[in-house]
Amino acid sequence: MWTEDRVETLKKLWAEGLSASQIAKQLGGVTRNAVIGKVHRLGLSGRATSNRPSRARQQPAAAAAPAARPQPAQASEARESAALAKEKPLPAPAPQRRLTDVAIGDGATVLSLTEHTCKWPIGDPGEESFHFCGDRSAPGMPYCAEHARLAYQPVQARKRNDRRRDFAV
DNA sequence: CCCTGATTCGC
DNA sequence: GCGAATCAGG
Repeated sequence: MWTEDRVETLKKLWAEGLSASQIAKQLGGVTRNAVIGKVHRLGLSGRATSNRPSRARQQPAAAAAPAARPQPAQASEARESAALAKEKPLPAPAPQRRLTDVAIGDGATVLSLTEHTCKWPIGDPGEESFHFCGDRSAPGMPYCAEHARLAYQPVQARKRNDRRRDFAV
């Protein structure tokens, strides 16, 4: 129920730039959809501060005509771009290497590191070949299963391995 | 997959 | 008026 004081806090929080879900959480008992709906009904949809989203048109409407089915004529397009990519001589290697260029396992960059990406460093950070493992990490772990074993070895085992230099990657 | 707001429409 | 479902996008 939208009591007056709840509407007030809604207005306030929305004006402060909080997201609909955050406001919903704070108010309690409502979903972000409810908040958004209310915001619209109050006519204060546009954020005064910040955000400059490029809202696009949409919604075909429920009673839209069947219309033409999208046709499988798209395959050629995909093939074309694939071909283009293939014949591309390929970029001259960047002279300077930025942090964002540091590759993770499979060609991704450091920008792609997430909680679920193995952050085990491989190679010398100064070398061009340096990269991160990038495999999917174990839940809650910064490393994949393989590297987690290396990282979290029991002290005794690690000592042995260190001496045998098995620990190096 | 997480999130954002926007819109529609049955209630 | 309300808000779930859905849409479009980051």
